Order: sequence, then structure tokens, then C-alpha cells
Amino acid sequence: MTAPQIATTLRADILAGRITPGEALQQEDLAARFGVSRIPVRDALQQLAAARLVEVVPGRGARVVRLTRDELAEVFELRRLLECNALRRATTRAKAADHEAVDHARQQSDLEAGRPGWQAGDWAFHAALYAAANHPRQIAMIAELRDTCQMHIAAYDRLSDDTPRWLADHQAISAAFCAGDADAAASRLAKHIMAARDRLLTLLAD
Amino acid sequence: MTAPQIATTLRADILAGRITPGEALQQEDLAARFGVSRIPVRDALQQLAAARLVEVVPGRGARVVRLTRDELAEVFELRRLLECNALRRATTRAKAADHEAVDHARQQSDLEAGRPGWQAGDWAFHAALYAAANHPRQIAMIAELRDTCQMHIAAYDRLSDDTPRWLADHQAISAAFCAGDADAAASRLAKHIMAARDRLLTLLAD
DNA sequence: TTTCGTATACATGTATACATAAATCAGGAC
DNA sequence: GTCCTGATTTATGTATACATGTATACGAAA
Repeated sequence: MTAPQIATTLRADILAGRITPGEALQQEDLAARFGVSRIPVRDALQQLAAARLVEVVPGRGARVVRLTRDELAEVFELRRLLECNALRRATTRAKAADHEAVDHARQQSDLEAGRPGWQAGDWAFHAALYAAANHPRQIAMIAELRDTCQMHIAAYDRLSDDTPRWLADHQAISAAFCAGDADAAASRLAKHIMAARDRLLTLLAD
Repeated sequence: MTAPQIATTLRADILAGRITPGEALQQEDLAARFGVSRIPVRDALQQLAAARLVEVVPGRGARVVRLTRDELAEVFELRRLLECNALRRATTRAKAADHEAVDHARQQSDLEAGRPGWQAGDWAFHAALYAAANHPRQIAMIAELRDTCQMHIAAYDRLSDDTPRWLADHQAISAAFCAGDADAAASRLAKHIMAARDRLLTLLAD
């Protein structure tokens, strides 16, 4: 097990909720788990810190990031800002090939909906939506924010099943995108994101 | 010299242009410079990678990030999006104390204008503008984008001196902010950022 | 001349061992 | 019973040494 592999594995564990927000990540434990020394573990933890999935306090070790309600609300606000902007930009620039790619990704995500690992298909659809914006750094920032959300969703919201509504949202966004209607697409997407926010925040009330 | 101190020192070197974009950062050289082993140097480099100031390629070492024109244009676009949004939000929420803080920061940055280290005062002014938005993560993202820009400005644009125009911009933004006019403030700020973009991109044409 | 393969040098990646700082807990004073 | 103090335990931080991988230079073949 090399450092990047360890980072990838831990990242998957965090996003799937197998390691929950707030949990301490001790170097020796992880070293024993992966059968390596602490050095590559330290590297992996730093890489995860770069992705804002864990926070390392010098001298006090690493913990999985755990956001408060306010912080999560801010993250969703930023997602709305960045994702709607990316979608507007992409919609006005999209060619026929982009429309096809989006439609294909949407159908693919439909098939995976509800099944374990559906998040990958969901992200593939959104990534296809934003691809035509040609703003790779913006997409990377969006992905980071989404990961932060999914981490908490996986921890607190294992049983949610709004898939019908999600599919309808995707349908509407996709249609507006292919029609070149940036305003409609952005408006639908904003509602989509705000719905996700409300679902998580109400569940967090417990 | 401890790892965080090394990271801080290198960060300052990069932002000041003493280490330029594209430059390779070899672990042994840095270890010798700071009188430590390579381990804390590795840590420091990973921390800088988290701040997007350097990029580490596994097996091939670390380099200072060097953005293309297109990538820099995207960064300025993102700054406009995030900074204008933060300013709008802050303007509508600001209390008298926030107005005072902004005005104080502006006067302070006026004094430092043109002198070495003026960037700190400039950022203090902008940070004061966005503080009332109460969105710490958004401010952190903005700071990261600004650092990316400053890194390149310091490398290619040592001699620029638009201070009169900058001061006028700050004056106008500050006035709109204190008047509670979010539209005017955001509009002025957008021009301010786009001017910075144009200056850097034209200089990069060489 | 160009291109591929190989050998050498060099930088990075990791393991082990030690140093240091933080957290924990026992003991005692108030 | 509570709080402070100090020793013990534990985990993190760093140095050294070795292993692994990559880049470069040289030479041979097409």
C-alpha cells in the first residue's frame, strides 16, 4: 500500500460514511491497518487535508472534518453560486456533442439510481453539465464542496430516498440545458441544490 | 525550524516572488537550507500543496504552481464571482461597526500603498469588506485565489504602479458599502478585479 | 541522423529508531 | 468534593538509513 492508495482508500471510506465526521484518525492504527509505517500514512492524511476531508492539528493528530449546521449551510450556498454559474456558462457554450454527453450521463445515472454507489453516476451527470463551461478549477472547487456534503449525508442520512424527485430534477435541468435556456437550467439547479440542503439540515436537527 | 514554520517561510517566498512559478522545489536543498531532515520539508510541501501554491507529482517532486493565461483568466473569473457575491451579502448585513472597520482598513491600506508589503494592507481592506458576510469558508476560498494571483503578479509584474487608480477604486467601493448600496459596491468591485486581470494578462503576453 | 536500449546518477518513497509534546491519571491541598 | 500539580502514558514530530523509482547520458542499431 502506497501513500496515494491509502489516501484513496480513506477518501472512499469517508465519503461512504464508514469513517464518520469527527472521528480521530490515529497514525499508528492506520499504519497497522494498511501494513505500512506511519510515514506514508502521514502523507495520505496531508493529501486528505488538501481535499478538506480531514483537518490536521499540529501535535494533536488528524480528525475527519465535521461541519456545524451553519458551516454546511454556507457550503450549500457556495455550491449554488458556483454550480449555477458553471451551468449558465456551460449552457451558453454547449455544442451538440455536449448535449449528447449530458443526456447519456443522465440516462446512465437513472439506471444507477437507488443502487449503492449511485453518487458516482449523479456526479458524472453534474460534471457533464459543467464540462462545457471549460473551467476546470471551478469544477474542482465544486467537487470539493460536494464531497464535503456527501461526507455528512453518508453519515447522517443513510436512508434517504428522494430518488423520484431527483430524477425529475435531472430531467428538467437536462432539458433546459439542451434547449440552451440558461436561466431555466440555473433556476432548476438552484432548487435542486436547495432541496438537498433542506433535507440534510432537517435531518441534522436531531 | 518546524514543518509549519518552513511552510510559512516558503509561502512568503512564493508570494513575494523570491521563488517563481514553475520552479522545482527539491527536498534535499530545502532540508539543507532550513537545517532539518527531509521529513518536515515533505510535510511543509504537502501543506503548500493544500493551499494550491505548489503541486507535488508522486515520484517527481514538487514545483511551484505555474498557471497558463487561460487558467489565470479562470481564477480572476472565480474571484469576481466569489468576491462580488461576498460583498453583496456583506453590504446588506453590515452594521455601523462594520462600516467603521472597513473605513479604518481603507485608511490603513492608503498609508501602506506603494510601500513594500502593501499587499497585506490591501487584503486587510478586502477582508474587512467581506467580513460581514459571515462566510468564513468563502473568504478562505477567496484568499486562496488571491494568493494564486499574487504569486504570478509578484513574478511577472514587479514594477506595476497603478496605486492611484487602486486607491480611487477602494474609495468608491468603501463608500458604496457604507451607504448600503450592494449593487454599486459589487459593480465597482467587479471593475476593480477585471482591471487587475487585464494588467496581469497583458504583462503575461511577453 | 535518429531512435531505442541500457547503465549510471540522483531524487523521492519508506522503514526503523529516537525525541518531543500532548493527554491521562494519580495524588494531595484546599 | 473540587481543583491543582506532577508523573506516566501515549501519540505525534523528526533524524537517519535504506529501497525504489525516475531522469539523464551514453552507446548501439536501424
